[in-house]
Amino acid sequence: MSEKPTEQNIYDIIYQVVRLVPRGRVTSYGAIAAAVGARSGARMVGYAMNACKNIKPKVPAHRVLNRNGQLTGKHHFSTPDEMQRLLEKEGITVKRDKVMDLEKLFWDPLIELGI
DNA sequence: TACATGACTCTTA
DNA sequence: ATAAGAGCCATGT
Repeated sequence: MSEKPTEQNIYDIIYQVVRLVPRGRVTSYGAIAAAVGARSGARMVGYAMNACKNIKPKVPAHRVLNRNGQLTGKHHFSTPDEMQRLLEKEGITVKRDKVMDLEKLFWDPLIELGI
């Protein structure tokens, strides 16, 4: 009863934004944090991703990278290669745990969603 | 209640 | 370019 019906959990909000990321695009933790109001900060986004493995429907956490376009969270997947594999599968080039053409593939919810 | 941890980001040297 | 410190907030013990 301590929850408010108008307010959802911070994780739930983050998951919704991440699910909005189109296939073949990527975004950053900070962008997600800003989309949800930047109240929690980029750290909470990554923290939420860690818990997303238990959430359904599945959250495309592999499309969420750090500010540098680096696959910082690849170690948290089933296998360290899973994240890169998923990205390449969507047409994204990954080199040395880094996404190429980040500026071209970057998907900013603040802009795309018109926030 | 307080402390420690973390899939971040920024600034400074 | 690399390294280190600080800021930030939610979660778990």
